[in-house]
Amino acid sequence: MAERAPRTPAHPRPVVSLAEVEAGSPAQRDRRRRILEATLALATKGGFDAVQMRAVAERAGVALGTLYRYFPSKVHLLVAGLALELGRVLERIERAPVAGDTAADRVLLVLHRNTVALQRDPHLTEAMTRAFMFADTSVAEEVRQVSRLTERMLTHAMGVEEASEEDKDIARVIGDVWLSNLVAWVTHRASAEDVENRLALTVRLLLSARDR
Amino acid sequence: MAERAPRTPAHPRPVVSLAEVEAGSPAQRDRRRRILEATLALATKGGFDAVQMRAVAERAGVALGTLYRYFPSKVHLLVAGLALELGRVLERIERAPVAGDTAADRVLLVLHRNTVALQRDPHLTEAMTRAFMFADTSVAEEVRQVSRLTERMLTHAMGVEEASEEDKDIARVIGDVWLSNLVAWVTHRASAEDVENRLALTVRLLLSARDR
DNA sequence: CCCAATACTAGAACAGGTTGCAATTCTCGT
DNA sequence: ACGAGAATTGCAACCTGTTCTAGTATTGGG
Repeated sequence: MAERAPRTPAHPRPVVSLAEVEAGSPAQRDRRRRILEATLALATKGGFDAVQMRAVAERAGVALGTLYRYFPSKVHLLVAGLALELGRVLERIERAPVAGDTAADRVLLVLHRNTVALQRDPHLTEAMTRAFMFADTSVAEEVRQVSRLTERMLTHAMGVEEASEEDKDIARVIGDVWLSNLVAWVTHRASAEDVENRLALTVRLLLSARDR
Repeated sequence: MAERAPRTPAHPRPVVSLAEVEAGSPAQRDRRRRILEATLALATKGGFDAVQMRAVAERAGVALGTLYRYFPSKVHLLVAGLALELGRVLERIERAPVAGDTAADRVLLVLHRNTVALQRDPHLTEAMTRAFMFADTSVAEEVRQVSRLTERMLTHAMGVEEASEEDKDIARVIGDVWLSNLVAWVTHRASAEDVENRLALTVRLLLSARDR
């Protein structure tokens, strides 16, 4: 990719800050929705490379400059898409307790379901994981949000009422391993089975103590 | 308690295959060396963005087309640089047993030393970790080499004579967590202290069982 | 030593992310 | 309803990774 040397920020701050997705006029919310929709559609069809800024803008029916006003870079755009999707998933998961007798079982169940879902849309998964991993400091806030969502998903699966610091740490470690394995799967360095096995091992080692 | 001391192999294997180092005429080997040298110098000075293909070519004294003949993309180039550096580190580490009474102690020591070294060259670290994470399937072979080097480094630190599959799995999990935390540090989402703490937790949870 | 194959060079050209800008359209407070 | 300021548009331009070409230098097998 051709990333230009950093200079003075070109466009004013994005209209919609991460904290208040609901902000802006209805027209603006709709533009934002169309942009993310276009992004996810293109990513699903052809992965990271297919998410071309001109193509996203055209498909969303906005000018290129407007796209950049809403999302200051391609990586911001994709990570925002990831956060959106992850938020939907989390909402569904938190609606009910996870089945399973032990924390390890429940975490593995949640990981398994998500992994299977991600593997069903390999291009989308590739686009989002690569953007997430490539994100630099300017995307830190969005990346942090994704991390928080993942952490919540895993602590919820662990089934702790109020997550202690150590609970959160363990969730983070599991999340790190999950992500690394997704990357390995996306780049064909690990099979779906490898991913499941490694997650199972990690969870067993990290969580088995709490169930006895 | 204190388990068997880790042992240095009598004749350490070279970290890169001879075929690779030995390939080509002396002039070609020298060009390759100059290219990687230029890459690391630019990365050290300005990170991922400063490693510009035209700049690397000029600094190495080769034409742009030649640079692409040696390394088919910027990511290949940087990951090759990473493998080179990691190979040097591994060579030094494997020369002697690692100090420490338990596998956990030794692994933490090795991780600590490397983490400190990486944090001394933040731009270089940023360039290499981002390239590594952004690598797509065409770089799989180089990425795999880096993974193997990391795995060897960690199993060596664990001090096992002959790494079992589970040993390797554990090493891989630790490597994954290490990498994730480096990325988090590079992007200012985690402090140096955070990284050390999380690695300590991970190693404790994954390795404490083997030391009792 | 000679020649064909291969490698190298300089530079143009192309692709896609990002920025700049002038003109137009919206929005909103009064 | 009105006018100022903000948002949007349509394009052109710019930057850097990557590819291509035509010409020149090296090299290795005979």
